[in-house]
Amino acid sequence: MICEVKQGSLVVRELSRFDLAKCATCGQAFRWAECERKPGELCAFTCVIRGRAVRASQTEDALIVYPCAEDEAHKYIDYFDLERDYGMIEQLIAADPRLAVCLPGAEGIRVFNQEPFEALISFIISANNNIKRISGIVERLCRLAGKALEAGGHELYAFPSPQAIAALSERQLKEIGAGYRAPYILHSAQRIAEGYDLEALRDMPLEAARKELLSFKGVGPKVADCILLFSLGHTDAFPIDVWIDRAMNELFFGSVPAKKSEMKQAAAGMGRYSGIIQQYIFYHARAVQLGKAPHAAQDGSAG
DNA sequence: ACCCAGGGTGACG
DNA sequence: CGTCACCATGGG
Repeated sequence: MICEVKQGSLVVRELSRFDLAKCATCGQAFRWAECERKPGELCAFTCVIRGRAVRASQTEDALIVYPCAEDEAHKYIDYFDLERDYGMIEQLIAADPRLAVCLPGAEGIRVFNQEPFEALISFIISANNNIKRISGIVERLCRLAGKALEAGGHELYAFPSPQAIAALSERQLKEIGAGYRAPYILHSAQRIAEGYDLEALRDMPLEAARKELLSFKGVGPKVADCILLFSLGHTDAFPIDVWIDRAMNELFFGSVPAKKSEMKQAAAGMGRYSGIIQQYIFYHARAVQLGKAPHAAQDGSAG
């Protein structure tokens, strides 16, 4: 991996196993928006990272982030998790016959390191919801209470501060589609605005940090694990949603419905990067619409 | 019309 | 500890 800041852009070369398009659209982060590609670009997106509006694109041999000042590179290196050896993680997956099936389609998936407050609110919104609608609600929340920014001719909005969300009314949140989650969002924003330190959970043992997050209204086991994995560096947090539930039943339990505690135990067996591996499983499960019959039954049984 | 989506809460055993 | 109705909303 070779990083350099050139003409106001961060250019990352010799970066193996990174698929920006997959990472930006797989549902781990909700603020990535596709934008027009320039010649030679495989994909291009805008996003707000660490409070900075950026345009990120990928070519055959490089990841490019614009703008990026000399002293900002570290922010994006951290966000994109560039210093982690995903080759090693993909080897772990390839070496487990139960997991290997996930790899062909999910190569290049990474776990980005989002802002904890943004993850907290975003994943409260994610409950019993779908990725497209979650993205829409988050976007409207940013337009409602976030700071206007600009990157490469695109107008973007920062994720609102805890204070800005805490100042909203429950009605405003329902008007942007938050539904019954509106009071949960308010409660959490108010608590952070009052000084609760999410960053402290980063250096806490997984279970202790998890227990802390469960004290927020609207945060249950799955949402807590998402916040831990996607924003607080807990690579062994293993969120179990409907897709992971189906995938684990099929890959690990012979399609005999297992309890979540049993799935957690199987996840523990994957090691300290089980959460990152979870992201490959999740991507695979969605890509093949696991558990759903496209047209006719093709289960091989009598028919 | 019904079912689903990166589920959680509160009530009740 | 487990189960279960209910919760807003939009798309298939």
